[in-house]
Amino acid sequence: MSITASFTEERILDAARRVLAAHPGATMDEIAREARVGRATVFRCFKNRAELLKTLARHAIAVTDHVASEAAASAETATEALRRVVTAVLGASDHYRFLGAAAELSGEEEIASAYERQLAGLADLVAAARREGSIRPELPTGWLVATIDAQIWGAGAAVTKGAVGRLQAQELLWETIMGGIGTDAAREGAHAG
Amino acid sequence: MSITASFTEERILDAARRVLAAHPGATMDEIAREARVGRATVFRCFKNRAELLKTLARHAIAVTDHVASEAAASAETATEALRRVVTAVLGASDHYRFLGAAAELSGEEEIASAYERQLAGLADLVAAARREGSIRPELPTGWLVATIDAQIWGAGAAVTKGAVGRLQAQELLWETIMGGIGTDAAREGAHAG
DNA sequence: ATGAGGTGATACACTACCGTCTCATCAGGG
DNA sequence: CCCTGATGAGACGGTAGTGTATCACCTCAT
Repeated sequence: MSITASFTEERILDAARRVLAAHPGATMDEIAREARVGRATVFRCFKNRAELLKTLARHAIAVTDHVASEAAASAETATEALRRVVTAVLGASDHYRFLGAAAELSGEEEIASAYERQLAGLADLVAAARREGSIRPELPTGWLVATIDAQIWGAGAAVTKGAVGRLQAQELLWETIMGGIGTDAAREGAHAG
Repeated sequence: MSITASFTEERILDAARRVLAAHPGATMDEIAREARVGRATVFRCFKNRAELLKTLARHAIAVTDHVASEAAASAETATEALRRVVTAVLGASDHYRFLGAAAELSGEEEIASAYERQLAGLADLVAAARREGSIRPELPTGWLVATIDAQIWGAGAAVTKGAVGRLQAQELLWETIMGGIGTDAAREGAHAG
C-alpha cells in the first residue's frame, strides 16, 4: 500500500472508517472516542480534519488499486480478469464505503482524479473483455463502466445492510452483471435489438 | 404531490436541489444565492436548515411515489409494471439525487422509513414479476431489490455526468437489469447453477 | 532513579455558520 | 396617494466544532 502508519494512526483510521460510514457528519471527538483515544492524539497524528480524510481516501485508493491489480494479474483472459477485479473490489468495500457521503472530499482534485483513473482502468478491462466476445457489443463502454461501478457499490451496500452475505454477494454480483436478472424467456423481450 | 408551496419556496427548493447535489455541504447562504434570494427569505420560508432539507426529502419521496404508482397503474403485467416503474424512477432522479450525500438526513426516521417502504414496494413488484416467470427464481429477492436500486442510482449518476443521454439511459437501464451485459455465450459461463 | 516520549484531559481562542432581528425598499391595490 | 406585504441587506448573538496549548501521568530504557 506504500503508506506506513503507526499503530495509533491505524487505530484512528480504522475508527474513522467505521464511524464515518455510519454517520458521515461525525466530529473529530466522535472519531477519537470510537478509536478509544484522546482528541488531542488525533490532532497529533493528523494535522487537521482534512488531512485525516485525505489520508483515509488515499488508503482507500491504494487498497483498491492493490487488490484490483493483483486480481487482474492472475487471470488468463480479460473476461476472467474483469470477474476477479469486480470480486476483489467488492471485497475491499469497507475501505471506500465512507467515501459515499464524504461531502468534504467533493472537490478534492487528488481523490476525484484517482477515481477517474480507476474507472478508466475498468473501461480498459471492459474493452478487452468485449474484444474477447464476452460482452454485448452494442452497449456503450461508458454505460458498462457506470453500471458495473454502480452494481459493485450496491453490492457493498447490500452486504453492509445484511441483505446478503459477503461470499454470496460476490457470486451474485458477477452473475447479475453478466447475466442480469431475467430468465432466458424474459430476456428475449428485454433486448431491443 | 400533495405538498403546495409558494413561488418563492419552489425557487428555493429547486436551488437547494441543484446546489446540494453538486456540493452536499452547501450553506444556507449558498442556497440563497443560487436561488437569487436573500438569506433572510430562506428562513422566512423554512424554519431552519433541517426543515428545508426535510421538505426537500419529502418532495423527493412524494414525486418518486407518484411517478412510480402512476407507472405501475398503466401496466398489464407485473413485469411491464416493473419496467415502467424503473424507467419512471430514473426519470425522477433529479429530485432525489441530492439525498446521496445528505449527511444530515442520516438518522431521520421519517426519510429512512419512507425509503424502506419504497424498497418494499419494489420487492413486491419483483416478487410478482418472478411469479410471471420473467425473473430467475434462484436469485434472492433482497439481492434483486439491491441490484435494481443500485442500477437506477448508477444510471442517474451516469446521466448527470453526461456519459449517456437520459432517454438512452432509460433504455439501457432496463436492458442491463434484465439482460445483463454479457453475450449469450458468456452467460453460460457466468451462471453458477 | 531519571529523563524522554507518548498520552489523556482540559482549557482556550478562533471561526464558520445558524437563526433572529431591524430597517429601507419596492410593488400592487384600494 | 398611502397601506400592506414581501423582500434584500446587513447587523447581531449564540453555538458547535476546530485546532492549539498546557499539564499531569504513565511507561520504558538507560
